Amino acid sequence: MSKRENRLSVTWPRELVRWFEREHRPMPWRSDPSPYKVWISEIMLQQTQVVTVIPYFDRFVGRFPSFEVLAAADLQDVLKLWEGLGYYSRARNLHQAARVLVEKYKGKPPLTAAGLRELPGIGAYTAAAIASIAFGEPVPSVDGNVLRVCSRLWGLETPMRDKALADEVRARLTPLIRKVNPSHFNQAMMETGALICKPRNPQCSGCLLSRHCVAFKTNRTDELPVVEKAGIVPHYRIAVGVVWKKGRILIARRAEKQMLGGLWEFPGGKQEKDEVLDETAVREIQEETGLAVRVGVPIVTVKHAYSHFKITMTAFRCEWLSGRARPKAAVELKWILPAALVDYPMPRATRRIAEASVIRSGKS
DNA sequence: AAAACGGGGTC
DNA sequence: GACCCAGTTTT
Repeated sequence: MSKRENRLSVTWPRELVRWFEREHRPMPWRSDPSPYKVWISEIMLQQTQVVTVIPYFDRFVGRFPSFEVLAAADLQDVLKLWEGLGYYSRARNLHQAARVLVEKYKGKPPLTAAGLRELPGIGAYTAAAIASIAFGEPVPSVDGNVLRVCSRLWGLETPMRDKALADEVRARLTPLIRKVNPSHFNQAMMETGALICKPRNPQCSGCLLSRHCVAFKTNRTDELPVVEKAGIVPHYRIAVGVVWKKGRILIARRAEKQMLGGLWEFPGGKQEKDEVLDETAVREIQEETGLAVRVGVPIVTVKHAYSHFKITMTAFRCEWLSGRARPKAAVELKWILPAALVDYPMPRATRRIAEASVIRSGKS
């Protein structure tokens, strides 16, 4: 950058901050950006849109209003409030981070991004977001929105998923954020990505940055940022059993280190080649619990897409025949009344099966 | 460096 | 149905 450009210096950060201060969307954590609320919001906002987060945030903060209350809570209760939000390791890490804060930091979070970065569930983005929004530290928080805005603004061709792009963007933003309100600058960049500089059909006519934007000026907003397209994901057929015994249903708790760790589900597993689906249920239940069951009618089939595979899961009504339930793959097995299904944290697909099971059993 | 990790919104 | 989203952790 020449000396002349440097003296004139870029003015868009200040203009963008003013725009944000006028036009930003109201959010529960924006009216009171306390460290705790900012923290909860930023964890929930990882890979999750604002409109989805808001009701979860309100419930969560209502039930767990402080680091101390959260640290003292049972993980199962934390997961229950997280149910449906996904990426459950966020909830486990958040819970753990609260405990570390209370035990080793005297309940006060580190005041810098570098310090926050040490806590579980906090990576480069979240550390910078909390440090800037809650404590005013001038560090750029670089998320998917900011990568997109900056790729277009400066014509950066490094692919989105390449870590080098985030490094480049952070390096370019660092001198800029020092001249403005760091909290508002970071939020303004993300707000621009969410409302104006959208992945498709960006609203360049209403963008304060368009005068400076390489992609806009060269008509390449549809080519930047560079994104590699995802490969095809595998598809699995799953059979599970809703096993009844004396009016109770068997549920299994997944190990915490697994996918969907800590959540409860019905025992079952993947269909093998040339296997009849209801036999899959019988086999998997035997393998996972040691129980012999008589398989009955299919209750419901649900399709579900995870981030890296898809499933079609069919639940069969089963009757306990013999054996004492012992956990194999699961950490814990429990016979519960149907009315208690609602109390246990479950993955989305399992929740749908639970609802169908109770409805069916109530009618019959 | 790449893969694993959920679920919902959007076009 | 593909793509995207206020990313982090593990391998």
